[in-house]
Amino acid sequence: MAGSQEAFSVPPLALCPNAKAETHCEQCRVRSLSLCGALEADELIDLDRLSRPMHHAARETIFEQDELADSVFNITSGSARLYRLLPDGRRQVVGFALPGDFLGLALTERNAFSADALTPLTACSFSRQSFSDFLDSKPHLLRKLHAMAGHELSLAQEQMVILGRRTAEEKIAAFLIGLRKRWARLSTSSVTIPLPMTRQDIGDFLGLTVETVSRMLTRLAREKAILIVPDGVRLLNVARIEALAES
Amino acid sequence: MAGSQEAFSVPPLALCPNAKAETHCEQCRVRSLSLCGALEADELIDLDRLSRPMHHAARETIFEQDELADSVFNITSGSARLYRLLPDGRRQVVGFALPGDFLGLALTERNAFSADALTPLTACSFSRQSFSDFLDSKPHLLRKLHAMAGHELSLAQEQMVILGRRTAEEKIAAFLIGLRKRWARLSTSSVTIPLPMTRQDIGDFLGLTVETVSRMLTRLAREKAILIVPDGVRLLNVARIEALAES
DNA sequence: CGTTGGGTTGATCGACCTCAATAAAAGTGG
DNA sequence: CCACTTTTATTGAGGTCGATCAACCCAACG
Repeated sequence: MAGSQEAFSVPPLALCPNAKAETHCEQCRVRSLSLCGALEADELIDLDRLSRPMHHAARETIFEQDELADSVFNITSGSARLYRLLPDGRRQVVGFALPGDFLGLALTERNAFSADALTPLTACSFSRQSFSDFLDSKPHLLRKLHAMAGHELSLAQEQMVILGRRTAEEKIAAFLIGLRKRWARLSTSSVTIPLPMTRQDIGDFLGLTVETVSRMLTRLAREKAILIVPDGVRLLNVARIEALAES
Repeated sequence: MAGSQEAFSVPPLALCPNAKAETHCEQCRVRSLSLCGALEADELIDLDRLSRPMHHAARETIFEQDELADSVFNITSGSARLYRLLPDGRRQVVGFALPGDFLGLALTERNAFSADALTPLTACSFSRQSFSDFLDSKPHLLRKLHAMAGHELSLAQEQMVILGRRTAEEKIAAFLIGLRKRWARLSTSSVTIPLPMTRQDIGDFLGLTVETVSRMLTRLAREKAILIVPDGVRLLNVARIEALAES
């Protein structure tokens, strides 16, 4: 399952020998889609000085729930799952992070959730303190961060609707449509939706068991609404899935 | 059910004849708990100049989902329910607003949800545009607003856990504990938790039907864990409810 | 009063979970 | 490169929690 999925993701930056030069951010393919899109060239150079590029292998933990959040992250390639654990082991995935997403935008002292890489992942990381200080000198960056938090809040509320008021089939459809939209921002809208996460992850995101996720995907595939491919699905009947997702 | 519930709420400000004088905010009993807690006396006077005090009767709509958000609101007394509707009429309550809560903190162009008053409600309302302009001159106020958004995001994620991974009984327990904590910030921690919303509202918040909400409350009452009183519940066995809520 | 909008309780049903088996895929070590 | 193990995905049979349907209670109110 972890084999060729990186083929779908935005490939990591070509490693340039003189990295951290002032050209570093300029080559970043998610810049315009991320927080950094709010910065001018000279500001970008200042921010880049604070950045600590990092890499995680698939399955590695990036940070854990309730830990002190000494860093914040701007994902440049790869994807991650964000989740909370209950004392008895039940797990709720609160979201999936894609390239361009910012982890830690609440700037709280402790992490609200755990995060681990689903694929090899690269990010620009910053000390939370120094990032916060940088924000004080760039009010428009704070505005952008706040706008991103507002967007997250809206997604979280949409997820509440999905969790509280939708059937298993509708949940799967809404999940696929939501993910499709997010991938579309990143790549030239492909009909194939990459699914770097396991069925268990999807279930823990939607409040379903693995078996139900599998059954619903199989049902949609039988109806020729989707085609299940390695590490993803292809939407054959977008209108049908959208109808289910909105209903 | 709609009778004496205001007895629990923070009573409205005594109407002072020369309202909007510079003493207006100074008498506000939620000031230190709300956004305004981040402001100095002189800044408070400036903000107060922008404020338009407003009043809603119980059941009245404050604003509706997808409408242009021309105003933002700082609730000074009373409570409201915040919800999204699905095309087919299903409803998901995304939260309940209490005194000190800020509506519209994402500053988005359109409302992400509908809001209506559960009790008579008073608030300081601001034109979104002028509030946004005011923010530009007060970076520390934006920081506070952002911190509040981060807190909202955390609550939303906690709600995802509740909706996705908890049983009906646990949902009710978690709801009561969460609400207790919020009321405790406002008043001297009373053992009685005011419930200005209907069972239907609670159900639509927790992803349950009215009947199940009623049954679970009755069950907890039979076990002597709670006592159901008009417009609220009294926690008789806090440890029991907390254990259920965290489990 | 009669009406209306909550709230509670009971009987039944079904969507999704649980348990179990199998299949397919992805490492792992020789 | 091939056995072997481990992880992930699928499929089936049966059980259960919460939904649905329905009756009834009660307080508020014109």
